[in-house]
Amino acid sequence: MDDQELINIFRENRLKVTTQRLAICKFIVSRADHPSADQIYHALKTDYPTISLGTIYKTLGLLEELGLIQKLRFNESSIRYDPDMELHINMVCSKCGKIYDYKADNVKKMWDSIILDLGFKPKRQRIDIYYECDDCKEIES
Amino acid sequence: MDDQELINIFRENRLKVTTQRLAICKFIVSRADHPSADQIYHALKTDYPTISLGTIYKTLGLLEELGLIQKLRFNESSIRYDPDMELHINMVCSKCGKIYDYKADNVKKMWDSIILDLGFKPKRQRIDIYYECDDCKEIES
DNA sequence: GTAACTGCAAACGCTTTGCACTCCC
DNA sequence: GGGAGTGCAAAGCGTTTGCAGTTAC
Repeated sequence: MDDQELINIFRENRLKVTTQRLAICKFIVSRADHPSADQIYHALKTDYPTISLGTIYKTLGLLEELGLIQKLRFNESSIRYDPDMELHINMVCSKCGKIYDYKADNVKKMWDSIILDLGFKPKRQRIDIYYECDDCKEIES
Repeated sequence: MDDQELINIFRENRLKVTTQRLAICKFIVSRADHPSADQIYHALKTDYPTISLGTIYKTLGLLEELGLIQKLRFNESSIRYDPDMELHINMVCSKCGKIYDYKADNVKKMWDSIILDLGFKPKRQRIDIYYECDDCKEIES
């Protein structure tokens, strides 16, 4: 998603296009590891020294309302923000908390057959797999 | 799970068998709707007027360590406690937050084939489906 | 010009922690 | 009798809220 596309979405929803908003959106959309508000804050502080956590939370809330991202709570205390709204599996390392998305045709096929059995189309779904990532395995050995 | 079974588990792990602990365990194990700590607290206060939230949190933490229950964070602020450790789908009403477990052969079959594709056995998994329950639909109409 | 947005700080809500008292074993 | 467990209250921590000052349009 490029700048112009984001700007259009804002304008369509009568939201003002501010430097902070653009920066936060571009950052979250570009990341596949579902950062927390605090991680976003620290990542942007260098380029935008006056940015505040409050603004980040407000912007993330907005993006969720617009249906561009979803909030995910894992077992850690903070909320993670996921810009992928399509069907996928969240691969979560139970040691370090690292997350990446797993997307495959068979997941889609399996899911369709479950939905068929259920008898209705759910609004949304969430699939997590907890495992130990390679980095954490290495540290152990 | 009956009292004796729970008592045995406690003894095996060198944990003392207290009235509160038994009550909390029996309650959570008997419920399929994944209550929060506060819901457990209010449900038990009538029969055990001196019970405290602190004890409930400590006991739930213990049960998680023993592998008897799992903590689940949904998009609401509080943690829900799920006594079902086997593969199942959490059916979550996105309006009222009500939860029940959906267990079916096809889910197991689907999951096995995804695991096969992944190439390793995950430690744990979580599958949620968000929908609108009948009660909430009725209120709307 | 003005309504929306930002940044700051205070408030909030759930969970965890510390400690003196109590009770199981 | 001694150590683990309970209950209470305080602390902790991520998130939300309120508000005065600022900025997009």
